[in-house]
Amino acid sequence: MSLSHAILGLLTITPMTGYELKNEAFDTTIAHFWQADQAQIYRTLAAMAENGWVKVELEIQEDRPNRKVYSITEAGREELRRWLHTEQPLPIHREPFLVQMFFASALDDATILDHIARQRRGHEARLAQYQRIPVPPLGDPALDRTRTFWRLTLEMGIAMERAYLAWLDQCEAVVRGMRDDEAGERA
Amino acid sequence: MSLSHAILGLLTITPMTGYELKNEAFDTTIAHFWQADQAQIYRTLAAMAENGWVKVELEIQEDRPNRKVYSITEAGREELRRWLHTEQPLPIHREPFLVQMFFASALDDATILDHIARQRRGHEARLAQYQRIPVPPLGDPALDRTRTFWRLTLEMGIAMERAYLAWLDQCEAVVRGMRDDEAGERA
DNA sequence: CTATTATATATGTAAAGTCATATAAAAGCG
DNA sequence: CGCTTTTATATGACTTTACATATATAATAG
Repeated sequence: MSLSHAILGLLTITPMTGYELKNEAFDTTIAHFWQADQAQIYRTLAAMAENGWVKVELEIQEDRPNRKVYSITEAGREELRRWLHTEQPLPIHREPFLVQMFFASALDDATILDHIARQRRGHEARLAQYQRIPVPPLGDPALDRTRTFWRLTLEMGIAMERAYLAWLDQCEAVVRGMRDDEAGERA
Repeated sequence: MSLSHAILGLLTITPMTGYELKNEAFDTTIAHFWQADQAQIYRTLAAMAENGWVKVELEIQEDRPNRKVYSITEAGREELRRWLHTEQPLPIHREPFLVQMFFASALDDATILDHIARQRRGHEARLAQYQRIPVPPLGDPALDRTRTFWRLTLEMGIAMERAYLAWLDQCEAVVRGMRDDEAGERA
C-alpha cells in the first residue's frame, strides 16, 4: 500500500480533507507516478484512521457538507519514516499501446499512423501539463531541500514524456519508411 | 482486459499451453510493458475459452502432467482485429521510488544515495536483459514486418531504461551537490 | 544421493483498482 | 431562471492483480 504512504507524506505538509487531498495535493503531484481515484483515497483514509496513522476532526459547516480534516499522528510520522527507509521495487508500467504496437503488423499503415498520432497528442498534453507546474528549475536559488526533490520527480515526468514523443517519432518514421516487401498479411 | 488481447496476439503465432505462454512467450516479450502472473494467465485462458475466443486440446502425457494446448478461434481473431483498431489509453506508471523521492527531503543524503544506487542496479539489469533479446536492429534487412514492430517496442523499453538511468545520475549529482543551507529537517 | 529446477495446472484469498451512483447545497454561467 | 461546476463524503459492485499454496513427476545439479 504505497498509496497510504503517499497520503502520509502529503499530510506532513498540512492537515487536509479527503477532497483537498485528492483535488489539490494528490492530482497535482503524486498522481503523475501513482494514480488513485476518489473512492480509493477516501477508503484508504478511513483505513489509516483505524490504524491510528491519521486522526480526524469533523468541521461542521452549515452551508456546505461537513468537512473531515485529516492530520498525521506521531504513529503516522513513524510509519512514514520507516517506509522512507525501505527499498522500493522497480516501476510497473501498464502500456496498452505498446501491446497494440507489438501486434500492429496485422494493421494497415494508415491505421497505425492514426494510432501513433493520437498517442502523440496525449503525451504532448501531459508534457505541457508538467511544464506548467510551478516549481523552480534545478539550480535556482529559490529551490529549498523539499522542493529540490519535488523538482527531481517532475524532471523524471518530463523526461519520460520526451522519451515517449521521441519514440513515437521513430515509430512514425519507420512505418512511413516501410517498403512493400516488408509487408505481411494485414487486417 | 488488455491481457486477453495480448494472449490472443501471442496465440496467432502458434498454439500454446498456459505454461509455454507464460514462460516462453509472455515473459520474454509483453511482460516488459504488461505484467501478469501465472494465476492470472491461467484464469484468463479459462475465461477466454468460455468466451469462445480460444479452444483447448488436451494432450495426455504419461510421464508428465497433461498439457492443455490453447489455440485461437475465428471469434478470437475477430476480437483481436477489433481491439487492434481501438484507441488505447495513455500508459499508467506505478513508481513507488518516485513517491519515495518526492518525500526524500526527510532522509539524510547517505540513505538517499543508497536508494538511488539500488534503483540503478535494478534498471541496469533490466536494460542488460532487454539488450540480450535477439531481435535484429532497425534497418537490418532480416527484419520483416512482424519483427519490425517487436523491435520498436523493444526500442521503447531500452529508451525507458536509459531515461531512468540518466535521471538517476541527475538525482545523484543533485544530492551530492546540495549545500548545507539547503538542508531542512531530516529523519 | 539429495535438493533444486523444470514441466504443468489449479485454486483460495486478499488487496488494489475501477466505475457508477447517491446525497446536498452553493456558486457561477449563459 | 435553469444548467453546470464546485465543494464534500460515502458506498455498492465488480474486475484485476498479487501472493501463496497444492499436486505430481522428471531431469539436472551439487
